Amino acid sequence: MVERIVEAARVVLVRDGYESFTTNRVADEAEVSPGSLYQYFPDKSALVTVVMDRWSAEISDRVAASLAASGPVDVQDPAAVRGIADALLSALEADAGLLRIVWEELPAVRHRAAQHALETRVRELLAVYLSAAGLRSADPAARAWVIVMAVENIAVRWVLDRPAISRDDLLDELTALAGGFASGSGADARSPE
Amino acid sequence: MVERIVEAARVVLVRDGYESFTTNRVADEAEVSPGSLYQYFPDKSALVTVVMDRWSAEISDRVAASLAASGPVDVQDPAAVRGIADALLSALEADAGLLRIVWEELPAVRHRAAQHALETRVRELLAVYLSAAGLRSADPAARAWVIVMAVENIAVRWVLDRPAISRDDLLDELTALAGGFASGSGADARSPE
Amino acid sequence: MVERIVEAARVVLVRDGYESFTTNRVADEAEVSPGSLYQYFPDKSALVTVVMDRWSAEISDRVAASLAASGPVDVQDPAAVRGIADALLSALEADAGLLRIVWEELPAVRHRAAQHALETRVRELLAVYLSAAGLRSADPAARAWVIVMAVENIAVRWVLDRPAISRDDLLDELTALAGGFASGSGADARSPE
Amino acid sequence: MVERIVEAARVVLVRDGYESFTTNRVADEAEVSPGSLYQYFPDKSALVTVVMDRWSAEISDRVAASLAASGPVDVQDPAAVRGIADALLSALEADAGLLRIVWEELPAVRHRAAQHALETRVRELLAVYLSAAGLRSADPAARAWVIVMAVENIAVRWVLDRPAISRDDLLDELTALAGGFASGSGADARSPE
DNA sequence: AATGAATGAGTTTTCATTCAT
DNA sequence: CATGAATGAAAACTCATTCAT
Repeated sequence: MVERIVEAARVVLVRDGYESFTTNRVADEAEVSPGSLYQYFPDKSALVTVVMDRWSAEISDRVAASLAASGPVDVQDPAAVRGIADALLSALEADAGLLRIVWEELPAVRHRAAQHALETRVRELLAVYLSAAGLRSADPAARAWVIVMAVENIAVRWVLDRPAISRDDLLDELTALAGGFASGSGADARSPE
Repeated sequence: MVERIVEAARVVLVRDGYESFTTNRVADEAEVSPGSLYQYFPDKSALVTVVMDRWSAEISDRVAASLAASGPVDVQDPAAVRGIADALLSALEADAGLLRIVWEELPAVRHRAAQHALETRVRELLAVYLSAAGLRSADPAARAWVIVMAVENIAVRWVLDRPAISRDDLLDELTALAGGFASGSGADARSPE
Repeated sequence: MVERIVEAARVVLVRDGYESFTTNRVADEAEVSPGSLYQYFPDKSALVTVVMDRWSAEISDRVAASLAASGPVDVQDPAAVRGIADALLSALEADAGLLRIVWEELPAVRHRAAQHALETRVRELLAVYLSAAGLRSADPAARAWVIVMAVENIAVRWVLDRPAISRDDLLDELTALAGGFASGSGADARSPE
Repeated sequence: MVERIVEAARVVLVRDGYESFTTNRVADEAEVSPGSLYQYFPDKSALVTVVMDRWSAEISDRVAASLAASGPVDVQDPAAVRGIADALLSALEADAGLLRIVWEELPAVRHRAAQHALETRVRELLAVYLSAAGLRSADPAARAWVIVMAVENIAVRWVLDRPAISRDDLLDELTALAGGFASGSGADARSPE
């Protein structure tokens, strides 16, 4: 039943948009009475939260799965970062419909928590790479934060806006950004080594 | 009159948040009747759009002004990028209240156009630097897009979330990211030169 | 418009009872949209309050009018109290339908204020009589309070429950109660005269 | 089981008020399923009725017990009426919480029957005294009805509203009212003495 | 008997929008 | 142009009651 409702919620969200995401419509879609919905969720926003949490977890899992599937990561290899970015891109593309609603229609407040969770997980993944790559940044945490924020927006917007950049080129750019940047040393990254 | 309404709209937005941003409340704040409001704006969303457009223009202008004030930019100098980032940060900080509402409460659809305009202007600013810096990227447009997306999210989130990174350090990181990256050469940025 | 709504509210209250007193039904009866109702009353309970206040005022006025019509009151005359009681009874009978709803269906909280106002006015009327009658009670205020509470319930219940007591007999009893009582002297009322 | 439910109903009524008195909450409090509740009570109002009946009986009993405890009543003695009033006051004070809910939140319809039963019993008690006191009223039944209505409201409102009248003074007034009144001369009260 | 998940009609309230003045 | 009273569709949420297990 919870399953049915959450699935219906997701369908309504993607199909009709957040403006039309009403408790009655979700109930309709789930072929359930509005009252039943309130037996499992305290209010409408709880429903959104659950959908968001699941989606965020799915993305995390997909990223993790992708990485696992591509074998052990040699963190010395620049390709490692490419792998992470690739996995993230694929994960976002898997449900671009929901991504669009979340990013463009949902007030950020509604998915803040899920987004934070995702960012944290990606930051952790990145941290492994960064530390192993022997980066010399004065503040590794700051650097990780910066990279994650950068990659997040770039990946999302690429999927949603489809700028005239091929997937491969984008991955090249992302690798350059995170990689070149990471192996550099803060503000002096551009000086000869 | 339009002036009065738009100003009232902005006040209501910042003071009461988007949830409480109702046409009636805006009319009240503007000391105008709700009917009058519809003589100048086709509907509620048009109001939001105008507020967003103005704000976006303000930020553009502030960035431009900052740059102009700091004298001619030597695009060969890494400090140039720092200047742009600094100006952007200041512009965003100038009305952090509105920034928060826009970013966290407004469904993105509502400020999409304004955001695009801003991104474009910043991209143009950046393009000057990038080309002059003699970057060897296969696709300068792609690179500019990537950098702008990265900087946008980083700057906004830094202002809103106030992570434990000093302004100076953030600027260092941004400079490293855009600069080191820009002077590199795409996917090969990390190979010995 | 306010008039129309209040009148409709009263009609619905009397005709359908408090259980069926819904904002939509009142709007229907007033041939007005539910929204209009909320332009003049903050919420449903405000509507009830206004109906109650008006009704309470009507009763006060009717009592006052009755007394005025019957000429100057000789407070020395026991008949004076009979006049007050008579007037009160008539006033209550004038809209027995509403009285029934108020007393039997409305939770007291809803008409507490109106009831208090009425009690106070009657108490004031009574006070004139009591003091002039040269009562020797230790605590005139207490006595007035007691009499008003007594008369209130007796009058209301007589109108609503129609016990087998004629109007005249009831007035006799009430006069005896307030009059005999009043002219006595508290706990010593039963002592030989 | 019935016991458990009725007790729970009473608890919920006193603790949460009538607005929050829902069948589900009663079931919760009784640690019973809502379905079970409907095996013993046809509907919600039946539940209220039973609680009211019990409470009314309790008050009757308490009054009777008080009187019994204070020894045989000398009906010629004015103190007799004082005793009845005192007993009633104590009985009402014993569960002032419930009294408040019943009087102020419950629509009277809900406890009409119980109230009638109580009134009848008190009227009977009073009748003994009145007849023995050799009252000369034309209609003893009418007089008893009047006194009971008077005392009922006075006692209840004194307990609930706590006017600035001491318990002793109140009893004095009540005694004067019922006693003086009773020993007076009813229908002849208006004729010169 | 006991359960408790499911119901769904119905409630109060909001607010973007209109249109006669 | 300006007004602002009026609108009314629709939203979130409740709760007495049922009935298959």
